[in-house]
Amino acid sequence: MIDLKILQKDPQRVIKALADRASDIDVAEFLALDARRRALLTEVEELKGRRNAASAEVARAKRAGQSAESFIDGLGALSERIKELDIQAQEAVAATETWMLNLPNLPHQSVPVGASEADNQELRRHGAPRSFDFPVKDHVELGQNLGGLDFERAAKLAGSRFCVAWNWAARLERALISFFLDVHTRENGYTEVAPPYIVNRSTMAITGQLPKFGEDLFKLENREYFLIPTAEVPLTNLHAGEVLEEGDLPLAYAAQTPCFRSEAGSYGKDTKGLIRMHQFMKVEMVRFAHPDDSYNQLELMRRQAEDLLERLELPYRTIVLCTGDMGFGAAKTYDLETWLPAQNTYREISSCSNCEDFQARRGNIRFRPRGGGKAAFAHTLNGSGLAVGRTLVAILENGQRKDGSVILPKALRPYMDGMDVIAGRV
RNA sequence: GGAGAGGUAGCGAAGCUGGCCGUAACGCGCCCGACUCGAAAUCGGGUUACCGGUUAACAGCCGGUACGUGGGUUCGAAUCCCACCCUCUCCGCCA
Repeated sequence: MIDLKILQKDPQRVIKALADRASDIDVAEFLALDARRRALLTEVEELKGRRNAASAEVARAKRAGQSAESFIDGLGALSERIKELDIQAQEAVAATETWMLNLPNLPHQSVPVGASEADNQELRRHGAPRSFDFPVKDHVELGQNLGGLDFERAAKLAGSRFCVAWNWAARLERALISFFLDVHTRENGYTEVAPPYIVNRSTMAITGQLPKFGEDLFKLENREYFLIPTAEVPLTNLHAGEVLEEGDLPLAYAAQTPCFRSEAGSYGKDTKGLIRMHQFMKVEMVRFAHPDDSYNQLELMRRQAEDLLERLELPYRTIVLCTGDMGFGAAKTYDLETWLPAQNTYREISSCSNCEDFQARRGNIRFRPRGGGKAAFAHTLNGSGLAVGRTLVAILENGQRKDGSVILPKALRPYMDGMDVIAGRV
């Protein structure tokens, strides 16, 4: 949610931002809703003021032991009128709130303007894609041949877009999680958190998954419970409704969680393999920062994610998402894409965003300035560090050899009992 | 699932025989000041948020709203009634 005052006083800025995002949301609609809201509030508050004054007279008369009947006369009718107007006013308030909750964040001025991913800007590349002197296999073929990835049985258990990992693959997933979290907690100053994987509606609304993107979520049947699509949701909500101390900022949390996504609307996309799953593991970084510092924190987080790829010896590039390709709550987003030889392209493996105060407003996440004073909204940031399933894909495809075995990155070997090559069932 | 207790400011807590009690007693914390070489202790003062109107103003002033959430009774609700949510304790069940 953006600041209401920006909409009221500088609607052109919002109109521009929405155009940049290629959104069809109509600011004029909001302006009309808001005008109605304010007119109704002015009217009903004037009546309430009169009622409050009259009630004070009643109280005064009763305390003085006098009859209050003359004051009470007619107040019933006034209260009836207030009740009617109040309903209209509350509806008008709710209408503006709903509109605001469906409005995406304003892009930061440094974000390139563009309509689609074609307009994203490449920031840097690291590592040259390997050249292979044999036909490359994709991770599905490699993983199945080596007895690690089992999509058939996963389909039996659950359906498409699930995978059973056996032996070295299950171990490799656990190794990646441990490796990522060890780097984050030992070297990068993150506090490790193990949050719930199920959250309520309010939590989903604060980070922006609801009300607009409910169809992307898995919802439990009996209650207003949702499976998290990313650990960003529980981690960012950790401080909802709280007032932090400025001196404690920035706060940095890391968690490994499964992520659940319905992938509605992605029929036919990435149907093969581990790229797009209903359930996948991810290590997530979340930071709470001072507004003046949040873009430094974004760069820091981006570097931390890049560093993981470098240690895993995976070629990657970093891109800045353009206005039209950014997520709902983000003001600026970097995507890290790792090279996948079988697809002969770079694919997203991490996304690092600064949401500025967009989520903080929804969740009332504030901090008390040093030296006291009014609490202000913190900035929230999130980034993958990294998506585990896709990292496993990259390791298989980039490390493959002609005989179908896979060389493991050195950084991972301590986590695999010293194993350096995946050569078959272990 | 059964029984009980509770949800009030940054935190703790009073108010709960309905009406100067919500810028909300009292305490803690925090801010300013006094004392001090400095600090601690002590003493004095200050410290809710949001919305509407006015406005150049996110200054001031006027008004409204908020005591877990939503309803109800009433001229008037933190206070009385109903429903729901959450937390805690005990019991039951259970990894």
